[in-house]
Amino acid sequence: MIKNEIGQLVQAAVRKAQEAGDLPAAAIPDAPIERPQRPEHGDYGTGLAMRMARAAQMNPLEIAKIVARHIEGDSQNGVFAAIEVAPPGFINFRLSRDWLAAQVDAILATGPEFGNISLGAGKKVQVEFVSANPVGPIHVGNGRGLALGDTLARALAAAGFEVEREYFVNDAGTQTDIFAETLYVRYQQLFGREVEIPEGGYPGEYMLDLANALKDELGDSLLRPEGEPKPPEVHDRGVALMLENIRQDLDAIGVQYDNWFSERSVYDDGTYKKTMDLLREHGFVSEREGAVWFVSSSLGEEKDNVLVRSTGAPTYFASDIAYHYDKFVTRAFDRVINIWGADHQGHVPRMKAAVTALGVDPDRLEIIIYQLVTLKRGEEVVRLSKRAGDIVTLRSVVDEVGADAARYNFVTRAADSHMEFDIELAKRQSAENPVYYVQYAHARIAGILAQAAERGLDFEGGDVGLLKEDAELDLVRKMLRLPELIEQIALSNEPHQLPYYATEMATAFHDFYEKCRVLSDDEALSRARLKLVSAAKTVLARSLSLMGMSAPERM
RNA sequence: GCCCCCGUAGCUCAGUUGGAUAGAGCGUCGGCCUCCGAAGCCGGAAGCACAGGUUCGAGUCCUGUCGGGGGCACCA
Repeated sequence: MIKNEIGQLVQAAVRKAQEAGDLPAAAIPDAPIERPQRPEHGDYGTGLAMRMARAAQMNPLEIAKIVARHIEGDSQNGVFAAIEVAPPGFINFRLSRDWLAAQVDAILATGPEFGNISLGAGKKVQVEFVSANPVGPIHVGNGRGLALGDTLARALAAAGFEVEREYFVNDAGTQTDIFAETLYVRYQQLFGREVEIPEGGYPGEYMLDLANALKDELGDSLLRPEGEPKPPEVHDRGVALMLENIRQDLDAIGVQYDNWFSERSVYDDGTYKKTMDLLREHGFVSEREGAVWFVSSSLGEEKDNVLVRSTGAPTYFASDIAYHYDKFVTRAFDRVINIWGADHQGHVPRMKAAVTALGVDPDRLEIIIYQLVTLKRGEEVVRLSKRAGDIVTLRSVVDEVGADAARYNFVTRAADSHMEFDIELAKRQSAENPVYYVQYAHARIAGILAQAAERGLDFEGGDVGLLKEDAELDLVRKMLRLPELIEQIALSNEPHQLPYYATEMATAFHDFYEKCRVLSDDEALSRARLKLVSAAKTVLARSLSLMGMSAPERM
C-alpha cells in the first residue's frame, strides 16, 4: 500500500535528519498519512511537522522543509511527481502520472482479490451479531445489526483475518419458555380447545403458522390432557421451526452464519460449571439473599449482578459469561466482536468486568453498540413490539425494496447515529437509490466490454502509459483507496465507510465516462482504456460484494 | 437523579481519529442525448443546536445549557 510506504519514508527521513543533526533527537510523534481534501495539496500529506514543533522548539515549516529534503535525498524511482511543503507545515506528496497509470496493470494482475491486505494474517476473529431470541421473526430493527455485522465480517476477511460469523441462540431462558407456552396454546386451539394466550405471551400471526406447522408435522401427538403441562417437544420443535424461519429470512438478505451457538449447550457440555468454578476460584462470587452474585463491584462496577436466582435458575448474565469463556478460552479467538443494540448498552460494563474476572484482557472484547432504529411510516412513528404483535418483519422490507437496497440503507449509517427508517420513503426511493448509482456504473462498464468483444477487441497488449487524462488518473486514485479503506474498517470496526467509497468509485467512473471515450478509432488508446475500465469494474464489484450486494452486468 | 448515544443543507446521512476553502443522495432551480447505457453528466440556491474553554489549528476534544433516543431487574 503506497500510503504505508509513504509513512515509512517520512519516518526514515526524520531519523536521517536527526542523525545528520538537522533536527533535535526526540521521539518521532505518530502522524497519520492523510488524503488531503483538495487536489492541489497532492495525493497524500502529513501534519507531522506541526506535531513535532513544540518538542523540537522549531518552526513547523522549517521542520517540514528539512524532512522533505531528506526524503528527496532518497531514490524514489519516479513514484512521486512532487514532494511539497505547505504552510503551516504540511508535507505533501503528489504521485506521478506514470506510476498511477502503471497501477492499472497491477490491479488487473491482482484481480478480484484486489483490496485484500495482510493486517489480520494468522488471527482469528469472531463477529457475533443479531442473535435475536428465537421467539419471533427477524424485524426491521435487526436489519441494522445484520448489515453492520455481515459487512464488517466481510471487511475483516479482506483484511486477512480468519473470520467466523456467529448467531447466539437464546434457547435456555424464560423468553423461549413463554414462546413455547404460547405455541402450545395455539396448537391446542387448532384442536378446538378453548385456551388463552398467557400474560406476556406472543400474539403475533406467525405463532399460528408455527402451530399449524407443528400440527402438519406431528399431528395430535403433542396433545396432553387438558390442564396438564405441555411436553418438552413443543419447546424444542417450536424453537427449531422458528430458527428455520429466521435462517430463511437471513438468507433472503444474503447473510449466512458459520455457527449457530446454543445457549443451552454451555449447560450441557460443562462450560457453565467450569466458568462458575473459575469465577469462584478468582474470588468474584458471593452468596446472599438466597442468590449467587458476581462481585463486579470489586472491579469498579457500581453494583454486583445476580448469577443464580434464589429459585436456582441461572440468569442470562451467567449464561453469557460461560458463553464468553467459550469464545475466549475454548475457541481462543484473538478478537471477539459483539454487535448489540443500544438497549443492551448497560450490559457492556458488566460483561467487560466478567471477562476480566475470567482472566482475559477486556480489550479483546470489542462491543459495537448501534443506536436503535426509529421506524416511520411517513410522519408517523411505528412502535415495534413482539409482545404486542406489532412487528414489521425484515422480510417484508426486503420483499418490498430488494435485498441490495435494504442492506445499503442499513450499512450506510454509522452505528452511533440514530437512524430513521421510513418505510414509505424506502419504497418510494427504491427506484432511485444510491445502490443503483453504483450498480449502474458496473453495468455500464459491462456494456462497454460486451461491445468491445463484438468488435473483436480486448485489452491485450494495452499500454497503460497512454492513460494521461486527469479523469483517467483520478479513477486510478480512487481504486487505490480500497485497500486503505479495508484497513481503516478493520481497525475501527466502522463498515459504514464502504457505501460512501463505492459511491465515490462510481462517481469517478461516470466522470471518466463523460470525458473519455473508451472505444474509438484509436485502437491503442482503446486497449489501454479497456484495461482501465476492466480494473474499475473489478473494484466496483469488490466494493459491492463487500457489502453483500450484487454487481449486475446489465440492469 | 445517574450513565451511554445523537444534534451538520428542506429531508436522510457522511466528514479520513484535531488539519488546509465542510461533502453525498433525495428534493429544488437551470442546462446537456445524430457518438460506448440519460438509472448518467454540468451548474445554482441552501448547513456545523447554543454559550464558553483547550491550541498553531475545533464539526471533531473539555465544561455548561437546550432538544431527541436508549439504559439504570433475581428480563434478555
